[in-house]
Amino acid sequence: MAVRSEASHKAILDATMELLDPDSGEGISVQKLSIERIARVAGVSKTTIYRWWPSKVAVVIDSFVASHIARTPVRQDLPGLEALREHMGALVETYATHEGRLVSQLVAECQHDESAMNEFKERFWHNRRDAAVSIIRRAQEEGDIWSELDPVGVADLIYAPIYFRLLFQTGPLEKAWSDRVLDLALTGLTPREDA
Amino acid sequence: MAVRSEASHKAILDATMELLDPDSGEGISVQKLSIERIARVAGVSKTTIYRWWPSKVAVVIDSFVASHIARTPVRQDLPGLEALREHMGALVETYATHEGRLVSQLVAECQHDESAMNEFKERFWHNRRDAAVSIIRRAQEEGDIWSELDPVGVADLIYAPIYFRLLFQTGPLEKAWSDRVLDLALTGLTPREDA
Amino acid sequence: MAVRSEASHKAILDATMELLDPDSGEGISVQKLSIERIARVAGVSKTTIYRWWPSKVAVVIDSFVASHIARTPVRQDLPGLEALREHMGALVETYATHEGRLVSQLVAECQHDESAMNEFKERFWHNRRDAAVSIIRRAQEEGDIWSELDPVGVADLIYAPIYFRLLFQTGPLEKAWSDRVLDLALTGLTPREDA
Amino acid sequence: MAVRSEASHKAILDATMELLDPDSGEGISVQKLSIERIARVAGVSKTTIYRWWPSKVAVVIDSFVASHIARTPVRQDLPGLEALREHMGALVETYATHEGRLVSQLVAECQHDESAMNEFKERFWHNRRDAAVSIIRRAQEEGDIWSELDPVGVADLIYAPIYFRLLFQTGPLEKAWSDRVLDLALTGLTPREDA
DNA sequence: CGATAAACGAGACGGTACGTCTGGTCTTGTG
DNA sequence: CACAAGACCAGACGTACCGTCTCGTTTATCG
Repeated sequence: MAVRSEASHKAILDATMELLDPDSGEGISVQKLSIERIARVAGVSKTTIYRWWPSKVAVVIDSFVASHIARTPVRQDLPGLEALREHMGALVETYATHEGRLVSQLVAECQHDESAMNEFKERFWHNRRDAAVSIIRRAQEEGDIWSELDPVGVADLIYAPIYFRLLFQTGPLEKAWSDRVLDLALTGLTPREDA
Repeated sequence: MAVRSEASHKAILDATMELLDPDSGEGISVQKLSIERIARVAGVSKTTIYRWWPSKVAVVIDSFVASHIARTPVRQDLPGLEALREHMGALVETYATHEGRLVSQLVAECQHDESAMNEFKERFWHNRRDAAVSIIRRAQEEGDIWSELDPVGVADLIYAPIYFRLLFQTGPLEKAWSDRVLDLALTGLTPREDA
Repeated sequence: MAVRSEASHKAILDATMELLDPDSGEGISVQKLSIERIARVAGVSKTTIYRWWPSKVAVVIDSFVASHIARTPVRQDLPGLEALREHMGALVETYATHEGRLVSQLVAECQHDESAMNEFKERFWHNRRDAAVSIIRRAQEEGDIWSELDPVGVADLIYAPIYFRLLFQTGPLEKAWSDRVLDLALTGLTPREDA
Repeated sequence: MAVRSEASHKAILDATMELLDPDSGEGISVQKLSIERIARVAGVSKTTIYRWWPSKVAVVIDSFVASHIARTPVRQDLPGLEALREHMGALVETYATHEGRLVSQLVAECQHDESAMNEFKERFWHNRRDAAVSIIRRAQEEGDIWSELDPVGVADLIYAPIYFRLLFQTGPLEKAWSDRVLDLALTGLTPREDA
């Protein structure tokens, strides 16, 4: 009996992306986005949105996560360390665009909504972390990163600066910079004998 | 002529802290905080708040920054590296409390409000960064951190994981963890000969 | 779909009358009346009022016009001239009460709001004027008022003094006075031979 | 002991007229006029206005009454009836302009402010009424209006339609119309034998 | 094939807050 | 001591959304 309307579903996701996309005229922030407005643009009633999503954040995640993940793949054809460098660079360059604003606004929205945070971590963050960990593990197997280290701890150390810069806007997100971060993390901070 | 009422000023800051303080019964988030509510609790008219602060975020910053900064001082009596370790530990432990939630919510609020972000960086972040840089510089002079490195870059590397964990809630904020982060950053990720 | 709530509708009109009624404790003027206050007293949200009425004046008109009109009916059982005299007297006595203040305040409110004025004329004034014109026309048919005269012009002449006195408060609104006005209008100002 | 500043006094009256004058760019209504705004334009503090005038209406009356009265003088060189006709015509034509709006807005403002009403009647209305009565008395002496009639009652009958039309906006204010009103009042409404 | 139950659009509803405006009072210098 | 300057509390403005709640009206299965 009565089954979910695919047309409405799609209209909602499309309207959400359109509202958030600065190239579509609108380009509002996730904070300014409202269920009311999505419904209006999608030509759908509020009830329908509330029926299928618990919150605005959930709609946004549904709307863009899939496409986002696809955009920063892990390269399997390179040595682990090279793949790591490439992946960080791709991430940084992606985050330099509108998509970076979107991620930061999503994180922002989650700060006062625990279930949104869970949704976000499950749908977005775990995916990102797994990608990072898999590369790091490869680099460890290839002997470029010390194998005793916990890959998750390593991921924290080298990816955190990227998200930090995204959220605190302390400097431009560029590949040259992410390269420097990686180099610094690899060699460490202690003085070297050869210097 | 016509001079600012200190009583109102204080009432506003006090009301703000009270509303945000989970131990005072209220404990609402920065997002749920509203100028209207602050005015009501402070027994002050909205006009008075709008006259002196450009935004909710500015009020919050005024309300807690001073006390917050004082709570994580840089110890001058220890060697640089020890002071750094202590500072990171103190920061992490502070952020494990209600105050951490407050900082993360502040950062969240700034994601869709450029001028709030500027306010935040100027009043909060620069202060934090300067504290970090000064310790790092000391550790460099004492030979515990390679002197060629840019202290700001170093600060990024070792403080970013703290704020990352604060905002993404990927794990508990504990001194033991911040110690590990520091150790990892110091020795670097590359395999060591002595292992 | 989605139908107007009769309960809210009634609550709004009742609250409005109550606020304006000096016998209900409140007794504020139309000028001091505010949408906000009506909403509060009616236990209704402001949105609901704004949804159905364009302005405060419109609410007031809706609240009292019907009952007001009913209170000064045109008597069909009397000769035209007698009915006219009765009608003027009833009007004057009505306007001597709280209801007169209400009408004058309504007219006042319309002086700086064209659409309110239109609303007022359409809902209130035309009705009053039609009542007057119908009696005058009857008196003309019965030969008590010269049939060549434009009934609207006649209405202007004999009703204007009533509204004038209501608004300028130049004297008490009493039947004896309205009788004198009518007599004066009937005989005219020029000296009569028989005097 | 410091005496009233003539400069401020004049600045306030001038600013008021300027704000109300549609030819001076502003042209706002008496209702939209505010003490605050007068003070701003006059370069005077609010306190100063509140010190010398009890209300906005009082300022407006002070600002324009003198000049207004002068504009519709009673002609002494004509027979009473002619002077009456001229006076009514001049009044009507004056009220057809911006000044009419001003008078109607003043009356409006007085509807919910008793002391303003008293001020208005004393400063404005009595003056107008006296002018009317003096002409009517002259016409009575000259035998054109029945001498037994109370001149104030007569004034009510023939001037009321003018103010009525001004406030209810039931038709254009033109000399042709005021002539018709006067004629009607003179001959009366009852059928004439010569018709 | 017709009953039925869910999904749907429409949108009313009580709320909360927005940021601005004005009112009228009060306070603090300045000339 | 009149005045300017302007801070202050109070409260209304009209708008935007919130999340809940009827309403009929499709529409797709299931008996």
